[in-house]
Amino acid sequence: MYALVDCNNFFVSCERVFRPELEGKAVVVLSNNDGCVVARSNESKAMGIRMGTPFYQISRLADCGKLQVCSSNYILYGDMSDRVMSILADTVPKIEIYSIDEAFLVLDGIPPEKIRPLCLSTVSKVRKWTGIPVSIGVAPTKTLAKIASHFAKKYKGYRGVCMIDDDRKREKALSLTPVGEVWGVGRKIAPKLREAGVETALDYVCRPETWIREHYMLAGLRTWMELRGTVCVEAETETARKSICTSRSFADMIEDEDEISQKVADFAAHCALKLRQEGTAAQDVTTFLHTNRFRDDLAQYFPSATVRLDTAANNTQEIVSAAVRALHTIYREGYRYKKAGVIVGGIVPADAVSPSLFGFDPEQREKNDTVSRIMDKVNAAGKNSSLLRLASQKSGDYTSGIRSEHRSRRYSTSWDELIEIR
DNA sequence: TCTGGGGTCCTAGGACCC
DNA sequence: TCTGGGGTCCTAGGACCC
Repeated sequence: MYALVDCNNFFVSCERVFRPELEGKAVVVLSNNDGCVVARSNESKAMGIRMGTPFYQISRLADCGKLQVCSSNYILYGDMSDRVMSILADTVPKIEIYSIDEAFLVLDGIPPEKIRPLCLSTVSKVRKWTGIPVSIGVAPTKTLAKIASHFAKKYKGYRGVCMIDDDRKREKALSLTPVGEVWGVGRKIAPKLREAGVETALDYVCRPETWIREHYMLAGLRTWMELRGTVCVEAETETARKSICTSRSFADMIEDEDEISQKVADFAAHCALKLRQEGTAAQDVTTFLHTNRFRDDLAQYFPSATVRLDTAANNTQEIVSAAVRALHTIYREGYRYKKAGVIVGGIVPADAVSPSLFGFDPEQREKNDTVSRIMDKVNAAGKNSSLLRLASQKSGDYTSGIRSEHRSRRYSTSWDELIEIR
């Protein structure tokens, strides 16, 4: 059996831990640039505010006091997530962290009669120790555990824990679940399924295997099996990630190549830092640009280009230089750019980098690596954002220049702000 | 006026090889 | 005039997730 532990309205709940006055009120948390809604309290859901709603469409609700608004504070959420996950890791031998607010507990070897009490006590322990409310869904497959967690969240009577542990409960749950809410059925496939007469998850599993295979191939088949109780989405084996992306929308559109280049350098430097932090190096560096897709009165352009390094690297100079080179091949005058980003791929462990046969200069590489190491040391020791950076970077802070007018303080991580609050 | 960011996996189709 | 077949590898793009 699997248990999916899901933090309720996670970002909102994090804000409420430090601002109890938000309890019981309609609250939303906004994406970067205060762009759109990425988390809602039950009260704001009840007001009909949808996930992803652009903030400007509901800002009058905030103006008249009916809605509380928070800019996102990912440092806080990451820290709260770590606290929740470490509690979960102490409850069972194996957990798989699935996202910032979800984890699967692997319940192998736990006697069936002990599962519910264990989950109930986990719900109250996490609440008590972190302030975060969670719901737990238990079932034989991950896809069913997801569905169970929806019920745990929706109906108070479950006290946060819903189990699907026999066929009668499974069929009941599937019959009450719209097919579009199933894990693995997204916004493209769901309308097609409904057209074909498949409204609920139960309708889906009642279709013959051949029909599923014909229309939805492997992914659809996997979902079909999982909903019938056969495990297809196995326990994860720890795999290194394959790419790292740093990108941002700009508060205002940018036309100037030099200005974009400085931003791209910041994004690339952040990717390089992440590589060093996890002890990996990247072979490929991709830079992409976006014009403003919502402005159909403006010319659109969504280019990207990849530079393949001769030898995988993680030092800031080489990653930044490759990203800027890629930018120069795609930049065109006459467009107003709204977003840019850098993706590093072909990731390998840093100690397993194989030097290129041609033109690899170990001395130069060693110099570059040393400079990055020293930059890391200085930046880690420094307070606030007085960062050591390359001249080609803009501010050294890839998050600079974005709107964030409702941000909470760094309650959990910044000593300065704590003192200021006191 | 104002519309997020970071990932993974799968498939189709082209390049290439014998 | 007549011009094969089968396999692998790589990549771009789409769909999905949170």
